[in-house]
Amino acid sequence: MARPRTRTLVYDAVLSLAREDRLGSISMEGVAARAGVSKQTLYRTWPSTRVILFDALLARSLSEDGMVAVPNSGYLEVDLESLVVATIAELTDSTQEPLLRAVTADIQTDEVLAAQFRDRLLTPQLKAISNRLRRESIDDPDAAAELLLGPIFHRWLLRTRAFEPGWASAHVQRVLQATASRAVLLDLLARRP
Amino acid sequence: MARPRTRTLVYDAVLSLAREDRLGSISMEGVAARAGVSKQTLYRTWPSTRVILFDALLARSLSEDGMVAVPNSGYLEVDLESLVVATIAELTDSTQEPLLRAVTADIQTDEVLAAQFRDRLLTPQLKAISNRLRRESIDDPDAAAELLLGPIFHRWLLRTRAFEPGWASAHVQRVLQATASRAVLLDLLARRP
Amino acid sequence: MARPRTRTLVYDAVLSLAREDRLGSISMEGVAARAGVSKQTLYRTWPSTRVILFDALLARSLSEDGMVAVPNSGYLEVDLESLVVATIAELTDSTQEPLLRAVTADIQTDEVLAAQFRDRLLTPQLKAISNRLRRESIDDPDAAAELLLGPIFHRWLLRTRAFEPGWASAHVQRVLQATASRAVLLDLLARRP
Amino acid sequence: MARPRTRTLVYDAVLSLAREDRLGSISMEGVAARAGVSKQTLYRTWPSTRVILFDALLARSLSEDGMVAVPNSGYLEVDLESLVVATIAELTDSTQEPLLRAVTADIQTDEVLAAQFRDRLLTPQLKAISNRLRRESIDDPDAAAELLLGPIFHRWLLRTRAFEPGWASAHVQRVLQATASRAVLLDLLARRP
DNA sequence: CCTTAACCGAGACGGTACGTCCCGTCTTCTA
DNA sequence: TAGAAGACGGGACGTACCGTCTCGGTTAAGG
Repeated sequence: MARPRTRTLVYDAVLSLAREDRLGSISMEGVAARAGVSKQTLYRTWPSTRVILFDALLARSLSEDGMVAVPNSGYLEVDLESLVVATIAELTDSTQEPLLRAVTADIQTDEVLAAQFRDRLLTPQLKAISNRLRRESIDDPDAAAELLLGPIFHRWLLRTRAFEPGWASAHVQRVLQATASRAVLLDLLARRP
Repeated sequence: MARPRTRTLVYDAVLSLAREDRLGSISMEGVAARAGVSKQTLYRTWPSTRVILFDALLARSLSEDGMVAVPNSGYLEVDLESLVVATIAELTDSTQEPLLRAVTADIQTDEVLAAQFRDRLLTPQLKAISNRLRRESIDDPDAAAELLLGPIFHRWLLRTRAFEPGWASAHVQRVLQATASRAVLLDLLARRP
Repeated sequence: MARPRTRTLVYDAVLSLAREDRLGSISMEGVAARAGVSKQTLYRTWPSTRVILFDALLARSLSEDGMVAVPNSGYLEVDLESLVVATIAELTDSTQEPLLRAVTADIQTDEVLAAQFRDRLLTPQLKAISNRLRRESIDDPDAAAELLLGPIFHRWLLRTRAFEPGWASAHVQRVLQATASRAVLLDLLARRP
Repeated sequence: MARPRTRTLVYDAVLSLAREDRLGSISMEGVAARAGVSKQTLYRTWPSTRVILFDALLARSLSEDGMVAVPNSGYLEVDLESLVVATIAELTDSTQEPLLRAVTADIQTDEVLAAQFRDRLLTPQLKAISNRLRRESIDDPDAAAELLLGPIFHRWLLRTRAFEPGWASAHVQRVLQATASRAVLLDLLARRP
């Protein structure tokens, strides 16, 4: 509905506000003022600040290819570890973190937003990982992908602990062992004293 | 600061509101009206609705022993599976879920609340699990505890998938295999054809 | 400026809205929507709803000869009384009254509109009456016309009282006595015991 | 409901705005800003600017005895003429006129306001005049009072003509003649050549 | 038992933001 | 080339809560 020019103004405004303000304090009036746009123009296109923010993030991730890609060097362990490191880096990046936290907070109370977030970002991410795993001798690649991401988000979302150096590597080891097939386990045992 | 009678009224009010209303729509005025208490009385003791809600949850979990306890039957697999099942049950209980989601949403934007939540509820929970694991031949019980809870909360917080029947059991298997020592792995292989 | 077809649509729209809505709630957008005309088309021709309404009333009074004419039967008293009765009827007619009230309200704040209203409707009306009076033995026909209409509008505009039956007749008597010449007064006295 | 201090601030604000602004452009937000009062404080007590304005006028007319009193020197003609002159002066006073016009405009669309205006201001005024007339040999003092005020308001409300010098005196003559009894008419004729 | 201080209800208040309506201007697309 | 369609900046609407601030009444402990 809104013209491209307007969308750009609004996205820039909401992202800059999210960077500097308390996240809960972003208001439609504030966004309108910052964007130099009338409130009605906002409401014609977006029902709430959370949706604006989500759209802005989506637009950015589409344009800049902001998503974390799954590397594919042929060495599974190496690939998974660099994926974990990249994911942690994104989650704790000072410009990204507040935005991502805002959206995940919104997900708790907005099922529509949650569905969009799931379908457009999370499920593709999990699928990309499980596809990478499927090409190796992994019994249940979907479960392995969850096992890989679960503890990362557990720490981040519930703020239980920071990510200590070396953790990524050990974590990948555990995940691979968790879903290793009989053959791989035998191989592992052979290599471990 | 507030008298016990007042606290009870307020906690009951906020919990009943949380059950019926949209969670974001809980307001100090609404709680005051529901509790039959003046706004000033609320503000004397609590700075915001999120703190009231958190206090109310804490008070309840202390009184009713609402926390999920780690069973200790001697059979590790059985114990972990029943723990996972109980955790999932609590997270998806229709009266609990909205409250828990509200608090986890608040955690994203309120670091003080996050610290309290972590210290009073999450860390004890993880410790209880890792203590249970330590008594078995588990290499890294803390990591195992995270591996156990991480995917559960990943599904629940990011709403990626529902918990399908049988998942708990398979998940426990994977977690145990992930952190199994050489001896345990040999045992596992012996039992698996 | 606007094409006749457009004018008709607009006049019909504004008159129908005036009949059904609260008078203050007529808006340019509402008229445009009702008339099936774009807002720009309205603004090209009329600056405000009050002007549209006034134009619509004028157009109607010109076409339907909606104005109250001064009867001329030769019997002054009879003529004046039927004029008064007709005027009261117009002012209190349920389809006319709201429109007339809207315009008179506008007159209080819009001097341009007041001038048009005066020149096109009120002054001709007063002139018609005083011309009728001038043909009789009336000292000051302009004053008499004002004396005739003044109390009618005083009751109607300030809503002081309803018009009770028989009032018109007595009122005409008083007005005639008020402006009677010496000769007429003598005649009156001769006829009154 | 509002505290006296607040009422004073609000009345002063609305009266000062009415003096300087276009009358139709008085808004709740404008009054609140000028009074240094929050919008909610206004709405808690008054439903609209028209009611604020009316209350402010009432408060002023009560405190300053702003109403036009009927003089009582014993000489009826003299008294009525000075009453007419005073009334005209009030209606055309540059600080009063916009306020009075605003209220009379509102009366056209607000029947509740009209009733209050009638009962608190207009009817007492008419009664005061007719009481003064009743003490003389006037047949129908109520009708005479209407005959006296009607043309004044006709000119003022419909803006038909300005009040020319000498008109007040001639108008009083006509009104007295209009409702004069036989005895008074004889007296009048005797005094007029 | 009485006082005296903490606690409480009630609610007016200045303020921010909400989401809506309408203003008057402007551009774009269609007939 | 006129006109519908409608996006746009702007102002005001009336409402919901915010957090602060008196102002009287209760209540419960300590003298």
